[in-house]
Amino acid sequence: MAGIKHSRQRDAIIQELCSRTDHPTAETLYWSLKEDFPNLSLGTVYRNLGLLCDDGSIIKISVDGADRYDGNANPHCHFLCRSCKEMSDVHNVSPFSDMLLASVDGEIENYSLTLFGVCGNCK
Amino acid sequence: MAGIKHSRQRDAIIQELCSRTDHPTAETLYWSLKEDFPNLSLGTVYRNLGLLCDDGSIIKISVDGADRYDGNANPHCHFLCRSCKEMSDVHNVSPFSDMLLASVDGEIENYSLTLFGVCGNCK
DNA sequence: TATAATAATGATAACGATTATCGTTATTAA
DNA sequence: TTAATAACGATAATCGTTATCATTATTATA
Repeated sequence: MAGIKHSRQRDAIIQELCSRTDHPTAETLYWSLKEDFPNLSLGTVYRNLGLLCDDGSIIKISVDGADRYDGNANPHCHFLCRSCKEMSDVHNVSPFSDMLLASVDGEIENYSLTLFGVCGNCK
Repeated sequence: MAGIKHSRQRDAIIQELCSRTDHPTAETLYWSLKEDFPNLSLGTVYRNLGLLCDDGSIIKISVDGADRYDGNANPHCHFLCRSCKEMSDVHNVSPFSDMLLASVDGEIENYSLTLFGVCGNCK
């Protein structure tokens, strides 16, 4: 088995990301992991998040400002509250109307869907 | 009438952006406008695109890499071909399923929806 | 039409997020 | 246990974007 090795840091990054639902940035993750890994480097966090995105086991969400990451790689939608800035998941839903699917010339392999608004808590 | 003045550069930026459908980055726009405005500054392009986004007359699309801009501010979806990298519009369509709309706790004010795949030309 | 006020410009420095480099360390297979 | 090398931490470099500031262009008014 060649090419890839285990590392305590990578395992911790995966575990931390998958244990939370707030779609953290690389830096948020970095500070959380600092407790257990005092000499963790931010570059290590970015490097591993990149690798994990490449092999499809996590997702990068490009938004205004710093990118967020999601440990749930199954296709799903996000809702970003403009009041509390929380990004939550919208699970178990077929997101698209038949109308949309019919109007696309090409095969949809993936998507990025973020809804903006005010969440139930803030309203 | 206070606060805002016209400028030849701003008018040209709007016109150039609205005349194309390829969702250019600030830099792409900058090089296109260089022909007519040899001493145009990239900062001027960014400054004006920011102002236009703020007043809602254009849209910024956050994607991997540099942000893209869209002169069509009406809510609509985008399709990004992973082969030719062209970003096209998906017009005149109610994008979301009833299921999705029902499952969101909060009011949807806006959205960003990009579909990824291979377009009809490339397939 | 000239003038005064000031918004917008161009040039460039500064910034924040991310990636690359490189010498050292940890993991793995033999 | 050792040898090979992937991954690390520290940090420099890069990229996209924003801020600064002296100069220029636009606008309202005299």
